[in-house]
Amino acid sequence: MRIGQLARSVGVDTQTIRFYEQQGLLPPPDRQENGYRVYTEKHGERLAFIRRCRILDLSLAEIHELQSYQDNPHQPCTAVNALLDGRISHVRSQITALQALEKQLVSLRASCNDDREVEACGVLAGISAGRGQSGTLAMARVIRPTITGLSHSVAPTKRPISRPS
Amino acid sequence: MRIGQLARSVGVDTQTIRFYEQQGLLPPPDRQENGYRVYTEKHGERLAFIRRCRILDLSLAEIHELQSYQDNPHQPCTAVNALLDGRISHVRSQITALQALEKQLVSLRASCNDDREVEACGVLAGISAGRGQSGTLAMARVIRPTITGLSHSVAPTKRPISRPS
DNA sequence: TTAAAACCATATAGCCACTATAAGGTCAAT
DNA sequence: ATTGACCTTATAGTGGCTATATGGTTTTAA
Repeated sequence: MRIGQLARSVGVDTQTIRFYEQQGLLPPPDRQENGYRVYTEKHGERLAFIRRCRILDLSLAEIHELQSYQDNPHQPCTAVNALLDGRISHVRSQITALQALEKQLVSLRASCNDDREVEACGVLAGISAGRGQSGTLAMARVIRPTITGLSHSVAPTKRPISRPS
Repeated sequence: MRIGQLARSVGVDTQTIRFYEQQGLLPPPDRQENGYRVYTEKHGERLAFIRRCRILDLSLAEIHELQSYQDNPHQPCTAVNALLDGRISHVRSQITALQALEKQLVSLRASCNDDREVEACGVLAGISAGRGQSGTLAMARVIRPTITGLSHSVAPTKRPISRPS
């Protein structure tokens, strides 16, 4: 199996496969005489595992950790569960933070309609005065590049503002 | 006012101020004979505005856009409101995605307790089998670097996995 | 048979909003 | 005269890819 075939079978880009190899997540395969990579089914399984982890939004470091457990299967799986617990609580606090942010944005938006000039815009006035930003504060924009080929994922918004080169 | 004083008064790092200047968000201030930057109150207000926008999780590009409206105040503020509406709907879809992810993670976690060896771990087995990943899929980890000095923000988790240098 | 199309290889830069480090110049106080 | 606090610029790093450049190889079609 060459790289393109593997890529199609799992649904990733060939670049991504080479990237995983470089990051130590996928073992370097044998090469043909011309230098082409040759993959086995083991590689396919490993790659599919990585992808499923990414769908669960595990970081490459966390996936690396899980792989090290898989490679030493005779130990208690406490750490695996702890890793997952960590992600769960992280996700929960993200949700909380985003809900707080949504509230702020909605209340800010409510301070203006579209029938004004910028000069009198309630939204801009609200930001300038720092209204509604007391105490709890938000963070959190989803930046993680869209996992390619997933239907319901939310792409990182890229609006047409020209950056200064 | 020199850069350190401005930085302390607004609660950012001096590097960040220079970065905003470089990005065209903060106008280049005058310099002393020795090359030191000298800031006015206008700069302070501009910087505070930027920070409040960041707390609302607007991107630098979006802040740039808002500034351009501020600089031309005699136009309808429709675009300002549209920008905010866009952020709100984006935040909402993030929340939805994260809730779906949480559900997946929790159900995966429920498939194992801590009294097993890795070999028999329900979590790892679940990932390997791809259970619970049919159809809707998640994305979304909050990567956006923590806005410095905010209490309730969620820092990007950095667990002690050593990367291959 | 040759030329295009499709595949493979490496290396490098870009995304975002900073943060960290290096290597140095300036200024006040001891 | 030296320490320390401040300022300057330039460069690299973060994460998980994606895009581009440049070139070699193989397969297919004319």
